[in-house]
Amino acid sequence: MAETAAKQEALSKTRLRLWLKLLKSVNGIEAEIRRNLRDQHGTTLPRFDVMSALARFPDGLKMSELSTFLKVSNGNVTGIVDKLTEDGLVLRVAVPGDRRAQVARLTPKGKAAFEELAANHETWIDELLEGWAAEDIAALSSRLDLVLKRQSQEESGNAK
Amino acid sequence: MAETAAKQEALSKTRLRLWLKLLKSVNGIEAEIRRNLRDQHGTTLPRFDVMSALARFPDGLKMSELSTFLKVSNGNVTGIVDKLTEDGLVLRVAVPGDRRAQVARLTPKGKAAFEELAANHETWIDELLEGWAAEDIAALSSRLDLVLKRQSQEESGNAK
DNA sequence: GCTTGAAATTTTAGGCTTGAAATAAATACG
DNA sequence: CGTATTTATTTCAAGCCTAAAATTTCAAGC
Repeated sequence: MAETAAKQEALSKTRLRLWLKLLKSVNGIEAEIRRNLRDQHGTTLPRFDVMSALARFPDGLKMSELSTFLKVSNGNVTGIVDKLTEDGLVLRVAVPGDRRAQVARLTPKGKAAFEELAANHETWIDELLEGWAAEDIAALSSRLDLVLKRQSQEESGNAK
Repeated sequence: MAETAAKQEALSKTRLRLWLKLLKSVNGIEAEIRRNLRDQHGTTLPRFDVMSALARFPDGLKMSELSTFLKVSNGNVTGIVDKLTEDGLVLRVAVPGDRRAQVARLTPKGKAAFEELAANHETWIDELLEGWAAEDIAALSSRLDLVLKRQSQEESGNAK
């Protein structure tokens, strides 16, 4: 059919428009989170992300594990952990048996600071996604799984 | 009912998880686009965004219009337009009647370069959102409208 | 014509991010 | 053992981004 190609063409444009809208929405939410972190807590999203990762692993994470987990470069976490350490929120601990490696771990002060941040963070998200019911979320969530599945396939493909 | 608060609590956690998944998906797609732009075209997403905005306005945009449109700072577009200008893709044109202002406009070379980028871009997005049908898109799109509506309300609220 | 305040833009200081180069330590192997 | 490769991490150069300060020009009111 001659119609099929035209429909495909239209779908492609529709997807592009959706992507732009999705990007705009997510960036807007992210911008608000950054603003809140800065204005209400004097911190930044990357710092929050690092603290959040470390909070999940009370025994600490090696620098390389941290960068893999957060999907950022090694050099990146070096700088962020440096500053969190200066602020007394994170500690570098030597790994016994491997003098190359170090584990980053939240200090008690860092843990307390994170817990306060996390509670506020959840509230912000809740407000920003106000009006999204459980059914909406389930539907979108499964759609996103398609995207994430593709992404993890690519990673393993690139890792050859 | 005692049950209501618990349900609300659970919904809040569910929304947070959705947000994290959404962020991961969008960031993953964005990372792939950046990679493609870099590896296949030797350019970057911010440059593409500026060119894309200018392509929509053949008569050009004032620097301030450009930063408003892209929702980035004035200083930011200054730097990007500087480099695009060095590369001969963009031109700064004086605005008659206002010696403060300048209009940024794509050169013919810039327009040609953008059109090539844009075609590839659409293809990438199409592949990345493969499996999203028109109905899926419509559903998500209307949900995102809620988010965007809230965002635009906030803007006007902050602008007081 | 002056002065004052607003507007358009650039500059600056500081933080984030990356990919690639540099270090240093561990491991493999001949 | 000694050399070579791999692994963990940091350093570096370059680009992106922001908020705030500085510059230049415009516009209004006296």
